Amino acid sequence: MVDLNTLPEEEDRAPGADDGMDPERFAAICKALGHPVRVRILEYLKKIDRCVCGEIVDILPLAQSTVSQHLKVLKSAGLIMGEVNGPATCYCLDRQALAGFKALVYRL
Amino acid sequence: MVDLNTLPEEEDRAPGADDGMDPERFAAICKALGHPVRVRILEYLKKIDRCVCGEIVDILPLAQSTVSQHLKVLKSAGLIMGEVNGPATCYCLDRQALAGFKALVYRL
DNA sequence: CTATTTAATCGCCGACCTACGATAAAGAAG
DNA sequence: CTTCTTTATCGTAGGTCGGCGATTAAATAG
Repeated sequence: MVDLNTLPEEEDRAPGADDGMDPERFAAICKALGHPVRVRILEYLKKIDRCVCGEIVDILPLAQSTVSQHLKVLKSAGLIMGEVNGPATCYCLDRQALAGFKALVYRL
Repeated sequence: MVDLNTLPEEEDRAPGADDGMDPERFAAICKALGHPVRVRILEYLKKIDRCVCGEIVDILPLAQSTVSQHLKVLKSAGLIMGEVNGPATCYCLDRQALAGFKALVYRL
């Protein structure tokens, strides 16, 4: 028996159900992935698991403010998480969200 | 053992190979999917396999020119194909391209 | 040939995106 | 307290996006 309490809005996905996903939410995630820099950031975060923002600034030929904005976009889309750690901020991939996105892509 | 010399463009994807994809191309496809209307069009084309442009205009609350533009974006991204059929144009999903995209997402 | 139908393209507009430098905020270090 | 480090935010400039109506192009119908 499935616990319905823990899933307020996203119906419990039977394996064969290929009924409508939410195009708005799906498109929003795709939009966040719709920039090469953000894709690179995501790949980097997957590789090293977690890192501080400045590290990402170092590997990209972009200003710190620009990188910060891209991180914000990824975070708003729910693809990454950031926790403040002293004066720095530590970012990491939200692997659960990424898995959810993959599931949506697969029913495409 | 992996042959590093050959990698003309789209190597035949060994199951375990999660080396670098092209972030530019991947982002370009995501960008095309980054609008709810285009996601809906893609889902519709998947359902009915092929249809004429006007049919898509009918199911969407948008002007014909707007729909035409969205179709152009999807076509430029390589996700759909369109063939002229008399005065009309018949669109259909490029299932191979979609499968390729899914493969990219899965190595994300 | 002249309509009619169907799509694509053009031009316009407001909104959003992406880059940057400058500035603000907040903790660590002296 | 002051300074340094690290990140987020602001403001701005140029470009792109997304919508529309109007127009053009191409094939069919009469």
